[in-house]
Amino acid sequence: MAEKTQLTEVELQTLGVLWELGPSPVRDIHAKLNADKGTNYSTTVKMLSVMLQKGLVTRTEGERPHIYRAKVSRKIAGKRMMRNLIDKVYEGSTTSLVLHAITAEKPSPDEIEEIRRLLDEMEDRR
Amino acid sequence: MAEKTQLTEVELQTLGVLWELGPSPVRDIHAKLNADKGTNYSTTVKMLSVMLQKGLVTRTEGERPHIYRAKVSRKIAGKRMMRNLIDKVYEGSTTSLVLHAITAEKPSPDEIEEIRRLLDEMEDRR
DNA sequence: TTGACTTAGCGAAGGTGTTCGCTAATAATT
DNA sequence: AATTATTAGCGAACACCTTCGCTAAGTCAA
Repeated sequence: MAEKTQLTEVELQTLGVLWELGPSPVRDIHAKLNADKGTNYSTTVKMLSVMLQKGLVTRTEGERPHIYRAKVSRKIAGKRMMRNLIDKVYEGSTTSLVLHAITAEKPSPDEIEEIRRLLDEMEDRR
Repeated sequence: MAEKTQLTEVELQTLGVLWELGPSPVRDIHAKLNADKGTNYSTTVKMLSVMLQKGLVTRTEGERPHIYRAKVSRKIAGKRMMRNLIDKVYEGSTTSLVLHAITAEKPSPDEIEEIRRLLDEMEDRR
């Protein structure tokens, strides 16, 4: 099967809409994209068809206003992009990225607590 | 001044070499790029000139074998890419990214310790 | 200085992503 | 059924990234 490469800008935006709205007809997807960046309806349709062809989305074939669904989940997309980021700039070190993330965008006490909790869990699970 | 947009694939690779080697002449940069992906010397020179023009790198003008330097640091590049990732897939939540990173690539006990330490520091600094 | 080698630069070509005008097909309305 | 509105699709154009052949400029050695 075709190995997925990196998502392009517009593909990511489109998936973002789908993640947010859930399965939707072009009309809705376009409404959001258009509001965000003045995209033409034709463009949205075209992008969707390209993405369909690439296997990034699926759609209902029977009914008329086709309903599109993201085939790549937020989680998977995140995982891939994160992997790429870690490899390309953090020299393969996840910890390095985590430290940087925490330093750069200071989390609130609650969030710190949440991270600690997860850290504990990880440790227990050994 | 020109706002920097996203780095392209080759730009990132090239910066990666510069980050690793430090200021270098085309010869060295090319050696690495060529080893990694069989790039032609002309291509390397061209890319560098494009990047120079974009302000991604600088170079010594006097001496003959020009010496190129990354103008975008690893840190800055990481910060930008991370911001982008957080916005595009983690709905703006840094914590969300951190949790995901920790879950996906299990850190070693040492690394967990390191993260804890930083968390403590952050908390103290209030 | 001449010839061989290294370093730099230009322009064009090829690839991919993105956009959109225009037409066709389907559905809704009268 | 005829008219109007909505939905889908195609092909071409444009933009940007990446590559490289070819030429020029500069350096080194005999």
